[in-house]
Amino acid sequence: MSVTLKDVAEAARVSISTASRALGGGGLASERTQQRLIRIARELGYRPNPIARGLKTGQSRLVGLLIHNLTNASFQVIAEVVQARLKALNYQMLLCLAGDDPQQEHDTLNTLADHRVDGLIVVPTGRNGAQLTALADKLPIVCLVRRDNDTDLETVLADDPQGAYIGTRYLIELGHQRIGLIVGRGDTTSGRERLSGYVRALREAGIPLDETLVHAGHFEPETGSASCRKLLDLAEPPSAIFVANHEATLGALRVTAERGLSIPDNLSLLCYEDMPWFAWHRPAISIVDNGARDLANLAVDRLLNRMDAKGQGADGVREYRVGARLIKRGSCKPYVSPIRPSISRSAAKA
Amino acid sequence: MSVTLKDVAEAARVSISTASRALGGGGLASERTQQRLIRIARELGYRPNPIARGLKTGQSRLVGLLIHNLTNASFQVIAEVVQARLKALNYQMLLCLAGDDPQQEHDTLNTLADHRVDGLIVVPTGRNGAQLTALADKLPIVCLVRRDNDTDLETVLADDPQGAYIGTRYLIELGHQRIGLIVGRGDTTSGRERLSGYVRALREAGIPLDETLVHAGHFEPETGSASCRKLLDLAEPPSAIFVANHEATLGALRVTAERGLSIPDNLSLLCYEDMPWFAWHRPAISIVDNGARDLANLAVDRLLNRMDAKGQGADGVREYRVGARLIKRGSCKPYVSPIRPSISRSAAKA
DNA sequence: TAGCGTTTTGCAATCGTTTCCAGTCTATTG
DNA sequence: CAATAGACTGGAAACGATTGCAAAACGCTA
Repeated sequence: MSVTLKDVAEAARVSISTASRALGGGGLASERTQQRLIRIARELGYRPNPIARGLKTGQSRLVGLLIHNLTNASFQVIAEVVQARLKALNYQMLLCLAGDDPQQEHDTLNTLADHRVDGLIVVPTGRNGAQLTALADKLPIVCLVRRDNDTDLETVLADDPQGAYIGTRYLIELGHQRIGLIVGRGDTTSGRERLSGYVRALREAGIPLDETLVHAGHFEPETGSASCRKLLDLAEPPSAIFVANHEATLGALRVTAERGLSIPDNLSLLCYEDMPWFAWHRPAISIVDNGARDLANLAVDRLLNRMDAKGQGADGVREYRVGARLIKRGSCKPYVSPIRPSISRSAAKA
Repeated sequence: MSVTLKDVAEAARVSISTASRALGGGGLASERTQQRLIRIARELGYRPNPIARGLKTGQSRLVGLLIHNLTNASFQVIAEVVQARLKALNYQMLLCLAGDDPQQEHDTLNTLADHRVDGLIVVPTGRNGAQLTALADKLPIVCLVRRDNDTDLETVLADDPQGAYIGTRYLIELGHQRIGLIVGRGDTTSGRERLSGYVRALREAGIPLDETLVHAGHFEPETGSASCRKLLDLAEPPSAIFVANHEATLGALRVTAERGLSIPDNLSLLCYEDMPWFAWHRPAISIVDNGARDLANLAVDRLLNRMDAKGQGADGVREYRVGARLIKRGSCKPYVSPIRPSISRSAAKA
């Protein structure tokens, strides 16, 4: 089929081992033969077979990235960054999508292990802790965005408590008192942490927590629409909604559009995690940016670090946080007390 | 390290070859030993090593997907579909992003070949035809979305001439005569074909082609903003714009927002290729849907077909087209002749 | 029970590398 | 000039599977 090391060795009239050493670098061959073999290899168009090499060395030059989907904007960014960084180092990315489903995650982890990936970045569901722990004995693993509580793995997280805090505080500073929160499930790191940030900001401002204003649900647009409807149907609806569940954003947006609510005049809207089109939307949507790009970069850094360290014992397992930033655009504005319909109508007539 | 076939064989007190045959299925071992070995393998937690297998068989159970990026919504869908379909068949997807750059594409193709992928789906830049042709001798390749004119590969394309045609005709039927077109570069299949569909619709309607209304450019938001500005600055600006360059959509949207144009009242806007948020945007954006999901599915079908056929000679290389559909939402409306500013002002005063 | 055909099994080669272990060659030193 | 260290090189054994070939075991029939 293709040119093998043997062909190169024969062409150069040396043994296979010499050829291997010359091309493998490391100065294990004399300068002269090395140059000669590199030349011959190039002439012949030799390309080492990573499978054969992998069999011998146990390395595949493959790195797994296991995420939930590619719909979530943060995951897109993460996938792009990871693949770009790895390619530069001559690794290939094995992208796996397991849709936040423990069973799929389990299977995928097995497959990844089978393929002898040299490293793994995973957004864990949190239900396969034991498997992850076992896997971590064999290869470097970095958890991203979510922590798996059953494991003790290096983890890169967004600073969700802080992000939700600064977002909520921003709304409070604008004068909002009744702030609706649409957030992720309580059994996820981000769900819990964002809720905690919201609660803390409220508490610090001396605003009592109103349970009816908080909706936690699945990471789906439907969550957003359902929650948004319930919030707006409240006897005393919120003047601002903080959609801290990224996937729910579309749903929330749909409902406000359906009801003809003008944002930010009738309702202030603050979302979490940027999407490219948020900036072009009318009004441009203000967000708490979780720093997906930096998260991915840091995860890659940590992974490479571990891969280089190459199993140097039970080294310090750390947790990293990437801070969130508030990006003010046009979807939030200072609170104005609502004018009652009757008054409003007469005012308009005046 | 892990459990190998040898371990299983020893535990079962048979030779390695027997173990291999028993586990490999195909009835090459007696029913009894087969059952026994399957049981023992399971008990031991044996998982075959795909690398070793790959070395012998030349198969990797890896399939490459080479696309430009993950920002483009169609590519997201394609990546999700391909990975889901492949996983179900126990293949892994090697996702590569080459950003429409011939050099990166070239390198990536090499790497993919090195890793002995069993098949490849590629959105070609069109500049590495020779390499693709050479590669096609060794493994099944399906081109997607773009054709590489220098090759003769199985290709799955969107029906862009038709898509652009129905889109343009829709606008014409709404009464628009001056229709701006923002389209992709002329050296891409989609760029040329969408332009041709636009031209045909115009011709059939007896509307002369006005070159100043057509802008072809790179697949970037900037193209959209620059082109949109030029169109709107025309002495006689278009009453509708057809953004047939997906990436340019955001740019066009930004400009219309900047200028405070109300869509569809001041301008009808029709875009190409759906994005999830188009439906939630205000107004919801009408589009020509290129059928990304079906494109991906068909590409996978064709690839699997070729992989099964396993080099059955120079079998019929076909080109497939997936038809486009018009999805009417709220961003286009019937043409009304513009009221001159002076008249408008006096009319308002009246 | 011998002879024959059919399963079923084991041996060993192979895939393309890497790497250990000796062996060869050169150069240096006493 | 002989001895010896050091640098290079070649042979061969891995890595973990698959697979052609031949031997063994089996079931039949005569």
